[in-house]
Amino acid sequence: MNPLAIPEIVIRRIPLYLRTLALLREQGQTVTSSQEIGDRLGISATQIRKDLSYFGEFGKQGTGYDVRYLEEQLCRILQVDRDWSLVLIGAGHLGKAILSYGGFEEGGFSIAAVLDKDRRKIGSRIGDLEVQDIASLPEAIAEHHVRIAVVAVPVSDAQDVVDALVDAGVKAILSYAPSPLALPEDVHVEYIDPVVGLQSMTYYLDPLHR
Amino acid sequence: MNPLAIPEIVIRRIPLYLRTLALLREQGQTVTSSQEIGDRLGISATQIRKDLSYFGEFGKQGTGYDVRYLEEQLCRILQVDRDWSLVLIGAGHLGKAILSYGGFEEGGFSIAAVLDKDRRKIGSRIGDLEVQDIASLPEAIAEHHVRIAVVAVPVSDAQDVVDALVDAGVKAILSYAPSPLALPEDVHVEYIDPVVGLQSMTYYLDPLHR
DNA sequence: TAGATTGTTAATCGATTAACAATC
DNA sequence: TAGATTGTTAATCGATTAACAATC
Repeated sequence: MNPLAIPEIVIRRIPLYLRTLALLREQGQTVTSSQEIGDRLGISATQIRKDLSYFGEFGKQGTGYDVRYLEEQLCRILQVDRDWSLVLIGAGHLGKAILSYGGFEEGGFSIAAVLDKDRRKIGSRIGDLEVQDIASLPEAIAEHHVRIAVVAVPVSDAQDVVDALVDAGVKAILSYAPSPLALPEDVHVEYIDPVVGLQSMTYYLDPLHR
Repeated sequence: MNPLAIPEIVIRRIPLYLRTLALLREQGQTVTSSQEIGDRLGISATQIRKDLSYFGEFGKQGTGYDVRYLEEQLCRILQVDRDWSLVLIGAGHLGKAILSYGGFEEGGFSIAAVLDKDRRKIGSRIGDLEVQDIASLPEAIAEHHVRIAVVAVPVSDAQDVVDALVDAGVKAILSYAPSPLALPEDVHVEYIDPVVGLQSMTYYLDPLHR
């Protein structure tokens, strides 16, 4: 419909370019090339240049790309040049692992509140945060201007939680519950499902003969 | 090269079909259609029929698919009609969350051993398992006939761990470390990276005006 | 039978890649 | 300058979809 719309598949590769640029920067490299980024990711150099060309010109012929500059530009494009507040639903083992993982902060996200429905968990502290009652979801979301939620609850609770999130105005959901969720069209969702990854790898493994 | 090779993108959708079939089965449904599966997943019915046709004929005209039969066949195709032993590397918060998550077992995988390099963790128990020294990796892999590993260690350790896994004969790796790994061609890898998912959603969110 | 749904072909659509002029 | 690498066009490749005969 929109002739300027950028293919979603391109958008999904930009975070990978960012990962690679961060790595190169940490290794002290200041300049890189589409070839080098591609080699690291197993993607062709042409594809990387083509992807970037949707957004502008970021390199210099003969030289390549300034690592910091390109990183900065891609952050701006993905809108991660600002900080996004998240709410985390679910304070079980997975929730705790998510809270202790520094990668969200590094990626431009900060977890502003943790909520759970379990009375035994509500009020307990995890790191800097106190687990809140899921009933106070609307307040937590309003207070921190949250538009993104991370769902780390059992499959059986996931749809209810997601319905509540949508009612509270959340526009993007990262779900660790491995079941397809029903959502309005204007709410984005991404699934984290390790079993899906494992199951597509077993297809390629030689069958065991024992 | 191989004219009979099935597109990887098709293989990656089969686990999603399995998820949906399991859900339908749990809801007591015995028969389904490509339309219904597609509606749940946001995929066209035609695509599902086309995907299945790479492997054979599983339905009945006018009726649809027997839920249990199709589930069984797809499990067979992906080789998850058997049990795969995994080793888990990393006994931190994430490792514990992975161990407490029942989804692996349900999906055809069982975690046979947990290993870590941290002296303070080695010897401690998590659930049914005792954390082993990473140095005993080759023995653990041989003992349990392991060909798949789950990596839940910091980025700084990931490449070393993966090198050791490859040396020990592992052929598939599920990595929670968000950095591209260097691997031989015959070793499969899947990445679990929540930040990549979040960062591609922020692209689509309306910019905040404050 | 009539209605429903599959499996498959051919057409369309979109993504990747090869090639190369531009230029640092 | 010569060599390197970008940005972009056109060609190729592959995936999705529309259409429909087959048939339960």
